[in-house]
Amino acid sequence: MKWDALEKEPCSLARTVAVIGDRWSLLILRECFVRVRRFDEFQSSLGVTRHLLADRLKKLVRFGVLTRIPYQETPKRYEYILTQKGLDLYPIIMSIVHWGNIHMVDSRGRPLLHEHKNCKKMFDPVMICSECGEPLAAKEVHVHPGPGARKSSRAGAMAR
Amino acid sequence: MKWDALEKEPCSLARTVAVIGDRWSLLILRECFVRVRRFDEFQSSLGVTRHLLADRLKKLVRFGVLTRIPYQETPKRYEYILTQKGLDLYPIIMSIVHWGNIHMVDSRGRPLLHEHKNCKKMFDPVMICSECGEPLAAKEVHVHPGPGARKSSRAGAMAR
DNA sequence: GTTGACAGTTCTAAAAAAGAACTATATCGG
DNA sequence: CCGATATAGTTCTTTTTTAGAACTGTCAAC
Repeated sequence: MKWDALEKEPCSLARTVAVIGDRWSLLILRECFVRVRRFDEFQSSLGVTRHLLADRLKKLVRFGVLTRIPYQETPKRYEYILTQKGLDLYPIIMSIVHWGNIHMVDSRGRPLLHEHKNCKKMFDPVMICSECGEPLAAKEVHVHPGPGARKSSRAGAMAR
Repeated sequence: MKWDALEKEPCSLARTVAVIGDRWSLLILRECFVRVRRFDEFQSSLGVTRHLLADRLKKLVRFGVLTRIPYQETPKRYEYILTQKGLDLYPIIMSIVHWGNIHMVDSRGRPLLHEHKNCKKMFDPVMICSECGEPLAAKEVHVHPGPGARKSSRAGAMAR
């Protein structure tokens, strides 16, 4: 299957995976959230090849996750900044980090701690139901086809 | 950079990306959460090549996200079931789906709706601070090096 | 006028994925 | 017994992607 085909799937997960579902895109976004903005900064902090970096940045701009704005004339230089759409990826990034904190740390402990500026405490992210406020678990959720579902298809299933 | 190197990074995001940071792993996990368990089921619902499917399932088992358990003898047949470690990926999956619901739907609307069995309502996932219960935004979070941080390195940065 | 920063592009080799066919074990129906 | 079907893979060849390194062009500073 091609990446383009993923975008067309009637599945919000598949469509999102088409945008961020590769190694470098996620790592690039991590850098964006710690305020890395320039080509060479990304390159040196990630060690990604310049070719791929240029490619991924273009992709993220194309999808509206980043914008490329000039920060100086002569010579023209650009920065890559998260758009609102990009900032909205934060829960994804945080839930990925949190899972790693729980399941992938070595004996030394977490590489990073997160402080919530509002309450001044170190926290973990918790996912709750928008309606009743209770924490969510996979087994407490039931899925239904929505208006954008493919006809005559099991919920979530792809073609074939 | 090799995938193995990612696992070793002092970064919970990188380590998690080493496990789930490719297209097919995320799609396979989506299927797991709608109770797909068998090789041919995965294959026909995803359209992934059999080779890659075998490879990704092995990887997910190796990382302890899935277990491979026999459901019949003669001939031996196996199912792939989410472990607790795998079930804990749910917030990641849900936040990915939610972002797609907000930013990647077409005019027809969402492919899937989620009902919370506890409160019987259709919901969206919301990420909150474990300490104060307020919804989280990227700009309200400050990061600090934790005990597992690399020395003399900007928080979150990789080598080089 | 040489060096260095920045933001890329171009090239070749190596690795990964796609796509299709093949293998192995066993059941079922006649 | 014979052929068809089911399940869970493996093997093969071709195509696509990625890695790794070098190169380009513009400008500023020394």
